[in-house]
Amino acid sequence: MREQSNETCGPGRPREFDKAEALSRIMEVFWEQGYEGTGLTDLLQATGLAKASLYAAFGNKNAMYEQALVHYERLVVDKAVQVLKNEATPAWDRLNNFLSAPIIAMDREGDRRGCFLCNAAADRATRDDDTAEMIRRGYDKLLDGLSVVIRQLDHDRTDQLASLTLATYSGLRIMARAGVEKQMLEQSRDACLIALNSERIQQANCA
Amino acid sequence: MREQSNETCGPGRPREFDKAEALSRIMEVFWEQGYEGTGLTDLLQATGLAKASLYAAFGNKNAMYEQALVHYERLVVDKAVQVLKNEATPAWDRLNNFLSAPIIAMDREGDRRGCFLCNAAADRATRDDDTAEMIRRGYDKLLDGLSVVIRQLDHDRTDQLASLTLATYSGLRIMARAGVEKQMLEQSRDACLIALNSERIQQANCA
DNA sequence: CGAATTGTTGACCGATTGGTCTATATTGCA
DNA sequence: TGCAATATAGACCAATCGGTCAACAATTCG
Repeated sequence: MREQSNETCGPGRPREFDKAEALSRIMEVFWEQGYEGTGLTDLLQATGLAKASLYAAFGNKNAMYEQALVHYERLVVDKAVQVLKNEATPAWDRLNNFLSAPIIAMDREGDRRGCFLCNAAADRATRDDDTAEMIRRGYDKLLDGLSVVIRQLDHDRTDQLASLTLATYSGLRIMARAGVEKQMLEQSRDACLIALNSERIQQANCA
Repeated sequence: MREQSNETCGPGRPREFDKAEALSRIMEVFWEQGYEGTGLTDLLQATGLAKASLYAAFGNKNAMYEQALVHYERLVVDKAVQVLKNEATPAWDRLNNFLSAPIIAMDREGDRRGCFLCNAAADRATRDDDTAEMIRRGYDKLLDGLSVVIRQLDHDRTDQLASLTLATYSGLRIMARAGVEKQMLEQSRDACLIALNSERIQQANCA
């Protein structure tokens, strides 16, 4: 019987690489290139591992992809939600930062990876139900984070505006991948921010 | 010298299939499955053609994809823009229809193909510059159509709100592909529609 | 020490990939 | 009718795909 995984160090030869770090490399490759666009070769090159080692540690390609997505959820999504909920920064700034991140990534850092969640929705969700569910879970987390901030703005219509912000964010990420003009992305962001502030502005105007 | 294309019927054996129809089939396959997710086998099955016929008519896989995207631009994008600009329908309804289409497609027709433009942005734009440019052109067309309608609403901030609507639309299409709950999509749409009406509502409230 | 267990390596696998080529069939035109 | 031009069908191709295997190395535990 040939079984794998030496998680907490029993007998047997210890793993020579850092599994979490390897998973990060795997995540980056899938994030950039998508599922079908990534070959085992890319994964081997990115991790520097031999094929059988990769398979022993993570299973087959589909399992690697799913683990990469979970890794993204923990590393990027959970982090974003935490930042969104952190009251050390004014609620308004948190929303501005959240919607500006896609623009900054593309413009200042030349990063056109976009959002792994959004990419996965486009390229893998319709082929694999597990993946689709993981994506929905990620979206739900973001939506939850956004709802918390927006509620802090003292907004009625919190849920509605959180959904709008999430859709806008997804749109920004996708359009950034196509290299759409910065100006257009900024306009989308600004309009969304204004919508998030509409009632307060309205109150001010009417007073 | 072996050259192809019998476009307007010169000498030689006539093509036995309808090229436009074949291109439609090709478009549908790429639309659903993406570039890397589609094999020549899928294309052959969808068109019913032999491999060499397909290559003679359209070139290699990349050329097929680009032509499929152009076909989409003409068939779907141009049509949408035309509908957006058609004043036979009230401007408000046109915007509502535009943002409701993704939801109706997913919910009522179980159609999770999303928008070919958005899918292409996620899965192909970063790999092929020509494709990226075609996608941007498609987005520009939609943006133009939206600007026209929104201007008819007598809006200042037309450009900004057109961008917001486009980003929201893209987000809806992408999230629909992951099978996100209908309710969330509707909330995004409604919030965007309210934003599109904000100043008029504001005027009404302040009057 | 010697099992038992696990990780690493590189060869190996059948299947499929995108793509070509040759032979044949069908047309227009001279 | 015969020639040039094009289309079709299917065999064929190297390369790559995802995945496995057997041999060997390194560790723990008795």
